[in-house]
Amino acid sequence: MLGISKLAQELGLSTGTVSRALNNMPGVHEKTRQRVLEAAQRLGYEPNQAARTLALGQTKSVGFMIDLDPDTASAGDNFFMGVFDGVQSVLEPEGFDLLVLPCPTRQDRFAHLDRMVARRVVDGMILSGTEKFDPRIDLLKSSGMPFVAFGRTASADDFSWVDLDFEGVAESAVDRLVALGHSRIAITVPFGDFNFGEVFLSAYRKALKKHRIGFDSDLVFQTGLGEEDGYLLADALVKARASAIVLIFEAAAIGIYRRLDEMGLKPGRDLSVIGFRDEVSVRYLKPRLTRYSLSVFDVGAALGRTLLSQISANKAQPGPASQISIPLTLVEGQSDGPPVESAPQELGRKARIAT
Amino acid sequence: MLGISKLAQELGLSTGTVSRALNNMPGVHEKTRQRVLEAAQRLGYEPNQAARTLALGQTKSVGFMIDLDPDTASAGDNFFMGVFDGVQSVLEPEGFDLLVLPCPTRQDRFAHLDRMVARRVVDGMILSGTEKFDPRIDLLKSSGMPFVAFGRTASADDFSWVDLDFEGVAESAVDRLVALGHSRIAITVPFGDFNFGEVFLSAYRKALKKHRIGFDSDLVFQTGLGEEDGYLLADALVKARASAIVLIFEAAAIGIYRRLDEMGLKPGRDLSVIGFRDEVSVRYLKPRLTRYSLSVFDVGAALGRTLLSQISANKAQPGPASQISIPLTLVEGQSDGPPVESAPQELGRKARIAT
DNA sequence: CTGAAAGCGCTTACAG
DNA sequence: CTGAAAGCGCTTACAG
Repeated sequence: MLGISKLAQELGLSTGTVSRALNNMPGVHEKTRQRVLEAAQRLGYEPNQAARTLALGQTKSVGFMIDLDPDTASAGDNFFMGVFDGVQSVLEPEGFDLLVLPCPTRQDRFAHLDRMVARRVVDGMILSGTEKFDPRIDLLKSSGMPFVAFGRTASADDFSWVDLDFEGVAESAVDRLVALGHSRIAITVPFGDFNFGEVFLSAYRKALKKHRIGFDSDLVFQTGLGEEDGYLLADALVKARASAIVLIFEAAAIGIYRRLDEMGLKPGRDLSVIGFRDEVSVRYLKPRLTRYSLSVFDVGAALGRTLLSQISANKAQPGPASQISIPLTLVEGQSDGPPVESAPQELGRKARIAT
Repeated sequence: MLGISKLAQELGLSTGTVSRALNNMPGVHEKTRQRVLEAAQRLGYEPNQAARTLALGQTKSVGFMIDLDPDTASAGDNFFMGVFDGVQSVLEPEGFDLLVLPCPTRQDRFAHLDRMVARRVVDGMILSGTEKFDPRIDLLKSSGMPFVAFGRTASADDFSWVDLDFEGVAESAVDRLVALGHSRIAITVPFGDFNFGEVFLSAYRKALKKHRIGFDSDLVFQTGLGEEDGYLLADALVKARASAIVLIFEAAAIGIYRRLDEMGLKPGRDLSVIGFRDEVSVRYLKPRLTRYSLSVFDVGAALGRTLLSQISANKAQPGPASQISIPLTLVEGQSDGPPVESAPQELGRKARIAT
């Protein structure tokens, strides 16, 4: 409402001086600065963003693109809320605002991003839900807009990203299960072409190889992030005579527990289950789920810091790519143990005949 | 990158004509318009948002403020993702963008909003997590910025809102439980001063009164939206000799089920449980949870429509307030049934002594 | 230390 | 139908 010219007029000063005072520029008499600050405060003056952006050439805000598509893996639960919080924590001190840009459908991701980039509504972009082949990365690279991706992609390498250490989790889980005596270790991967699905799977294969266990594609299952996926998965696991399962989405554990219970089987005894994130919804399962903990806040903070340094780097030359893998730490539960020889296999055979 | 002047130069036209052609203004030769459109497309021209906003006086985007504070009721699960989707569905055809503005901590809500409003980064605002006394409503009202609140407040009435029909759910649940023979009907309300907590509680009291059942404050419990809240709640319910519970956050049902199971009790037999939303996480509970279904997409669409009409209304005079209560429909499960006389009471006494 | 003025990239009366 | 010019509300060299 109240513009800088009105404010200047009120003070009997030029807009230039007022602007300099407000922005803590040098070369303003301290007394004048105080008068200006006081008046601005009293009159509730706030600079118009659009005018400021136009003059400065920067918006002082960054975008965070998320997918709304419910059946994709990237959305869901409170995960992103925690990440946003972390991003904000580093943005705010620098005077940057965070604008979350939800993209309605998976199909429009590229076009939506393209539009946002071209219109310059933000100074930098955080991408999420990266896919194995992700043209958005190339779009961003050629646009010259600073960005950081939450997740890697196989289609490019020289860009900044922050990602979870999926390899570490896969290897740790397999190591642990092998040490317990398992060899029929199943794994879940997400639907879609998310890059982390590929990463998780290949780390799993590599770990198996390390232990000289053959890879069996019948032990790889695609799941979504709902509990119901686990419920259905339990039957498939029994059928496939798996003695252990490593989950990419921990919520499935709830469904697995429920279905096992119905079958008269027990997690940790008849089937070893290792979850992924230490999310609140799986924290109260009994027996306690073996899983990995992670600070989503830290993920957000890493994203924010990386983007900010990208933005402040020489505009002509994008800064060196920063690539951060966030480690997860094991939280031991009782959902994994030595394999039983008989029970699951027999049930498995029965189930097989039944189908 | 590419400005309108460059584009105009390229075409041998003035920026005015190019602008008119691009914005489908009348008074441009069709042939010229085609030439302009073609060139813009070919050269990848997109108007600079800041300049456009400054000239037009509108941003063509709306904000949706959400709280990130994890222990508040408003955040959480996929609820908001669905709402955003609904909002976008009505915004997009009108050329508006949705900017989600996450507010780091509960304390800063007012200041954050104040700043966003004063800087005019959006043309309209959607508020969420309204509290019983909510100064943000007054701020928005006096600012003149069009807005709609997702949730009512007790501190103001003449403004537009969209809210869930909490009254309807409370009454329906109590009616149902009374019909089954219950009289010790407990209820949960959210932590904090959310307006819907108050609304839910008073509708519950009103329903009890209708059935001539006395109100017992020992049967009112505050919970968060985690399952663990339900787990702890189960003990409290037994102790309070409640024979039924009406939940404001359905996830608690999962914890209740688990804890009841540990106590050798059964939902629907020893304790009747009625959940709130038909959320995916409770959809697979056994016995099936009695709950209420709701389209979050529709909620978002209602919010978007309301805000858009507020924005397009005469700027001098804010349009008439539109107040929409979204009904929920009962999904019958087997988690509620006639009360048992003995079992829970006895256990309750024992527990009481034990404490 | 302060002011007058140009400029950021658009849109839109106003002429022609 | 098209162009020249003013204006949106800021910031920032450039004078003084």
